[in-house]
Amino acid sequence: MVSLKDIADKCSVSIATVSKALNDHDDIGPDTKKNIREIAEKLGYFPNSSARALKTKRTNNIGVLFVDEGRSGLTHDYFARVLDSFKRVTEVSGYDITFINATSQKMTYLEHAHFRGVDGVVIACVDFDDRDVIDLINSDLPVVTIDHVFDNRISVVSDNIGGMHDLIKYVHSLGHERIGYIYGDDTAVTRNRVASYYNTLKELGITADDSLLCASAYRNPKLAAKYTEQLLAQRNRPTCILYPDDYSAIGGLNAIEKAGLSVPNDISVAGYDGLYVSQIIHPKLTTYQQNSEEIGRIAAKSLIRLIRDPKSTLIDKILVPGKVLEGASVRDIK
Amino acid sequence: MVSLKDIADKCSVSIATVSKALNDHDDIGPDTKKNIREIAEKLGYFPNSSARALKTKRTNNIGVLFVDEGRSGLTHDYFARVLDSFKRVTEVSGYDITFINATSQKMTYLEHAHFRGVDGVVIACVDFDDRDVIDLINSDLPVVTIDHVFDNRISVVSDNIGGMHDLIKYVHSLGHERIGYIYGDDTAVTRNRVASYYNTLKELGITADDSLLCASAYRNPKLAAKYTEQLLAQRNRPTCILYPDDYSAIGGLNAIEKAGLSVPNDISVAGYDGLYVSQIIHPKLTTYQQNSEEIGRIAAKSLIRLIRDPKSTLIDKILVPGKVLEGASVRDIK
DNA sequence: TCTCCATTCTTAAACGTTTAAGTAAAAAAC
DNA sequence: GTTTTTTACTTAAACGTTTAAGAATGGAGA
Repeated sequence: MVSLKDIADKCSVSIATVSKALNDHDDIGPDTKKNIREIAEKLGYFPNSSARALKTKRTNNIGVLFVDEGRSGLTHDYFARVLDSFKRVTEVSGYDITFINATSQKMTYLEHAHFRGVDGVVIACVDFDDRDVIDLINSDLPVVTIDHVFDNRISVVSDNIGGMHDLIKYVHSLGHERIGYIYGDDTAVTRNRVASYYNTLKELGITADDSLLCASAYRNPKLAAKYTEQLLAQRNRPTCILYPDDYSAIGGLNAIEKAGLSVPNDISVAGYDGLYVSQIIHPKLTTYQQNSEEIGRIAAKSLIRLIRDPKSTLIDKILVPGKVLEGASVRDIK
Repeated sequence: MVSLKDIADKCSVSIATVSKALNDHDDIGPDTKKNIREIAEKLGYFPNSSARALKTKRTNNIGVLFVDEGRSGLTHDYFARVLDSFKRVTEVSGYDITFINATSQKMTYLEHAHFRGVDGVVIACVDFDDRDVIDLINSDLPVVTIDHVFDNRISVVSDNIGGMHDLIKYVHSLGHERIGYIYGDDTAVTRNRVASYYNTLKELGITADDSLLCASAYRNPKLAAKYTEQLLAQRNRPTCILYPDDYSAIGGLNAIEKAGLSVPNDISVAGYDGLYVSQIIHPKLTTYQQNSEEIGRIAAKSLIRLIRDPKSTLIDKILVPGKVLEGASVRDIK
């Protein structure tokens, strides 16, 4: 590997001069600068990030902690989409990402982050009560959290309250009043959505009927199907069922079909997430699409700004709205 | 951050002694060792990976280059699954992963890999003819390629030839002889699959009818639907259509339904990939499931062995078979 | 008693950078 | 023409580690 020394030798200048020339310091003459840069280019020089990190204490690496309910990691659609857009933004700014994990060498998350010397961390997590997660959040590192709010930390959250609100209002606008809701695992996200369900119904002047709610799980079509059957079996069954995610909604679709009913003719269905697949199946799913790209993008930009300019970056709580995708799974029954 | 120096001061020994004690060298007395380790633990010491990397030339970082047809990155189901299992294996061995990308600071892939000093690289790529990719593959770095074979490099490949073979034989065993095939973008993978299509038909004594083949694209249900319509419009239409992936198959399902036909009663359909979603939709898709977990796992283990013990690691081409998932989308027409 | 060796530690250099501080020469100021 | 300032460089230390080589100590062997 070609180092500063090689260039210095070739140009008959000191290593410091080369370093400063390449970093465009202004105490290097224009001719020298030009010459050094040409030679560097010719020799195929690239800095050694470890050496640079050691000296500057900045690695240009961002730690990523993503843990979902099912430990599905990168195969979790929502997280994958958030992370993908996050990564695209950080990359153009010269940051690489490093996954923070606790499995390696029995380090805690924070230890791992320190070990790798990441300049900042983004955290999207199912369990923000985890001691290790809290330690990381309360560390001296720049932190941005996703889908969870902490005091004195920047957070980017998908608007779950607004999402449920919009979705229910949309469904209601098509005449639905008995709206079932099969919801996901007990997390902050879920609690917000359920609360929003109650509040929106109240706002619409509808008395919530608890027999229309079922605690299910995320991304579990089987379970969703089971609860769908239960809802269908009720004497006064809902005209529309909401699901915690699109996969669950597909499970619901299957259960309904199995019961000899048709969506949306006999009963309506709405998902949540707006996954790619929800828009290519038949009937096309009516769902609430979280703006995962925007969430990832904002998280990345906020974190980078926080890293580069901690003083002037204000601690925002950024709410990212999504939008109702009008599919064909909710019928107008007015 | 606590460094070796802090421990050395506290223990009244030299820095070298601390380093050697923690790395379990055998020229340090047992008592000293014990004491140093206790203090290190108490102080919460963790090594600085940059400093270590600078000295040892090993970063315990593995470069990952994943580029798919649509630049979908982490949202590509197959790659995400491969990568996820890859990552799980590398993590327990103490390796983190770094995404190799060319966007950052106009570096080539190889330059980026050198910049970060990765110990090895895994490459899964759509375009193995790309100059930058070739440079990376021919570099001095330990390399494992996925789904593409290179001379003198370890490769792990999904058995596309066997996959198509098994899938077609299965379909044929249910009585299908006119088998349509809508295939993906022109890549090595596709060429293998198409070749296998021809060979398997020949093996079964069926004369291939080129009017049953359409060049489509991967993960493009719209396009797949269009070609499906074309196939359906033929006077002597196929009894079964194969698709390049499950998403495309879903597009096919929709086109067939739109044409007033039913799967599998009027026509059969088979996908490829075995995505989660293919098994929860209705009708459950008959598809060939690539063993992406196994591919990622083997790639990781091979690469780590190659990094740690280059001499004794033999340059394998590992073929990873998948399996036919019998869904309900291919009917027995015997 | 002297030599030799093993054990256990220290010294010091090195990895490739960055950067504060120093210096020499040229330019500007008077 | 001397002093001051500016320009353009160099020196040297530092970041936190690893490791080859050296050194001090004590015990064994003769």
